[in-house]
Amino acid sequence: MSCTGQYVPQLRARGYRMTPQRLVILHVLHHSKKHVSPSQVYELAKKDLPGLTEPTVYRTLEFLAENGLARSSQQKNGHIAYEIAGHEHHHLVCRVCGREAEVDHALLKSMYKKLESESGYQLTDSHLTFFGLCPRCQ
Amino acid sequence: MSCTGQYVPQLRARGYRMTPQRLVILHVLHHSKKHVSPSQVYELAKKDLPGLTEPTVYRTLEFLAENGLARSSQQKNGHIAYEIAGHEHHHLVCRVCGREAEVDHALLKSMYKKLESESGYQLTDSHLTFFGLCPRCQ
DNA sequence: TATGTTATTATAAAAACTTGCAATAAGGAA
DNA sequence: TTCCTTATTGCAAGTTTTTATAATAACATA
Ligand SMILES: [Mn+2]
Ligand SMILES: [Mn+2]
Ligand SMILES: [Zn+2]
Ligand SMILES: [Zn+2]
Repeated sequence: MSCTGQYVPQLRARGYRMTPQRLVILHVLHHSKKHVSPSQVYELAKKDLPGLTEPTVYRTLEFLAENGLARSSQQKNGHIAYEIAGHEHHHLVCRVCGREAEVDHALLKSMYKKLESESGYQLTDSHLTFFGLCPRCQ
Repeated sequence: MSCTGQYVPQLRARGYRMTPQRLVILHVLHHSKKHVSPSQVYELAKKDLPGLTEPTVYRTLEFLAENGLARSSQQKNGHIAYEIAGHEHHHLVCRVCGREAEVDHALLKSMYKKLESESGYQLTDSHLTFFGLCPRCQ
């Protein structure tokens, strides 16, 4: 699990600690191709760390998202799923069949700027989910 | 509760029925100034319809959102809250203090168009939540 | 290496949310 | 009005998510 070593200094710099629980959860996120639900993370991470508990998974995922190591997103069923933080992007999800498409943040950048200057808010989050109808379901 | 009579034909037209449960929940949404959680809706609606149950509230809120009478939105805690469908708008929420600001959909309209033409998706939902830092918390 | 501080965890319990199914009742037709 | 179809609800049970708290362990310091 050397792939997760890179995250240690990111936490230390903020005064947080690295733990086996966080390492194993980061490992799961790091190797997941798509968004994973807390229960999926729990099932996968438990294999490497049998003592792991569900409350820890929920707390850790939220913690990682708050600190920029993970990203959360709303699924079609309303539940939250997570992924490791990588390039900035957004998602399109079909309300009918669930088909997903990814959108690069570049496409929304000017709108974000406009939104920031209009509102005075500084937008930290760049991981939206847009719901609609995919080409096949229209 | 005459304020909710307007919704009857909208449901009938789609082959659905109006019920006391739906009326009372619509009534709660109609008079709520801001987004309300399912449990808040349950507590308020129960006063007017004591037999009302929680599963009905959850199912009804989802049903109303699917049929355009209500809108759902993601809260800072990740939970879903609802409001009566009105003018198209989006929300800005401060990650630190929770302060909210509303954004008219007009500001995003051109970006939505671009997104639709780029992706082929037809965007049905116009009720996003942007997270960031409010002017005071930056 | 040994110690102290305190961030983090497991545990247990509660609260929130979902599901399957039988009973009910909305509303169209006679 | 009465009957019929079936959308909708309540009930009971299950699952998921949250919360409080005491025990644990990361890691800074000596
Ligand atoms: Mn993503
Ligand atoms: Mn809103
Ligand atoms: Zn589709
Ligand atoms: Zn703020």
